[in-house]
Amino acid sequence: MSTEPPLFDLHRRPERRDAARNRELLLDAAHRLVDRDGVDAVTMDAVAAEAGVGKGTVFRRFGSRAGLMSALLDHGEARWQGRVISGPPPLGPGAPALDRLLAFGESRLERTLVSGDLMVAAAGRHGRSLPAVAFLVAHVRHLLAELDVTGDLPVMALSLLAPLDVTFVLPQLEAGVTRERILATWTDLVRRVVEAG
Amino acid sequence: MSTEPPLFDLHRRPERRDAARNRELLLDAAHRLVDRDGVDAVTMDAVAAEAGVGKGTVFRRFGSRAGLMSALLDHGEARWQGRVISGPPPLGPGAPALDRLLAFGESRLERTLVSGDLMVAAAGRHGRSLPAVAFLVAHVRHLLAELDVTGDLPVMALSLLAPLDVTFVLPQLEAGVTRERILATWTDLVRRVVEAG
DNA sequence: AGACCAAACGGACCGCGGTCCGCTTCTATT
DNA sequence: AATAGAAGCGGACCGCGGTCCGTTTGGTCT
Repeated sequence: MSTEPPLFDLHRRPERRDAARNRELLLDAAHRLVDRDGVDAVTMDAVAAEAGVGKGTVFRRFGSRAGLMSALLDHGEARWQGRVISGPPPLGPGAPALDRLLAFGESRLERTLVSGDLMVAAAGRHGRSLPAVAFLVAHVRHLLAELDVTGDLPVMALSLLAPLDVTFVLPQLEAGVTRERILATWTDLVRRVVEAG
Repeated sequence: MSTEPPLFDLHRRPERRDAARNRELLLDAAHRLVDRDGVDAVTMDAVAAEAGVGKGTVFRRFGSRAGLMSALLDHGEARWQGRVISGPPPLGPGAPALDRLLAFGESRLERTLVSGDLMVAAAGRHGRSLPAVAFLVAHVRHLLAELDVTGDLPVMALSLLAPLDVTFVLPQLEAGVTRERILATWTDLVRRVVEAG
């Protein structure tokens, strides 16, 4: 549950104790604000005030508002990734690859619906950074390989993930397209891709 | 080449003469700024100053920065749509539907590469507004129907368009994925969907 | 022509994300 | 324990998108 940011680059010295303490303070404060008033209320000034630190500290720790939002999102994402990697089937290992892939789509759509606003806030300028989707691509790619799909699997995996992205799902919901239609069509899409293997 | 914004709702009175004049002034100014200094230099204050009007006028005419960017984008989009609807095959009518669809993908990817930064700037909060993609969805949907693809065609059309969206294309390019790989994989994807009809 | 009023205008104003820099605090070293 | 210097800190400051409202302008009706 701790939230170290280095994780790569083992050369870098660990955070100073006060810095680590402030990181936790800020994450707690941000979480509290999201729960109480929603994502839009999470301004950098508000987080700083709620945590009792200076505004500069927020930027020093998280780089930007999108960075802070990503950090908030990561808690839930990590738990979800755990379910994908080692949870019960069909999402987790143990089920046939196609079942896993379809369960993955449904579960991912669910997460998009639940945390969509955070995902939007965590995306800077253009869409989310590639590291943020690296896990998704890797997993889909792996399942596609197991299903003997040939071709450029990394790009194909991302292409299959695109329709489930928050930037496409939310506008459709607003336009009256139901969750069920989106999921059914994604399932159809995946089946066609796999069957044409 | 004129840029009327009503176009729907015929009840609404036409724009007053000074308003129409200012709209043109502003679009010209914005275009000039884009060409000279790039999209990021197009701040609302800069456009107002360049056009010689007040800042409030810019917002009155275009609603927001994203709205102004959409208006800029629309010039090129309309020309491109014309090529799709009535240009030479295979993009325009006259070629077999699958050829048209594949040509559509290539041409759309090209446009994304050319005007990607404008597209990003024209997108508010979450992805582009649905009206902005309505034409794309309608066209792909039409071609899918001609190809006897069954299912939820509007959602399927959008799902096929998603991988070509600027929010997915630009990060991939930055990550070293070539234009050719993206196009080849999209072609592959479409072929699989159509063949499994 | 004059008068009326909706539409349009302009720019002061606000809140937010992000930067900067002088000051403080931690920690490694001796 | 003393010290040096890197890491962290805070908050004033800036530019931008967006709003507001008192003033001006242009179409319309008599």
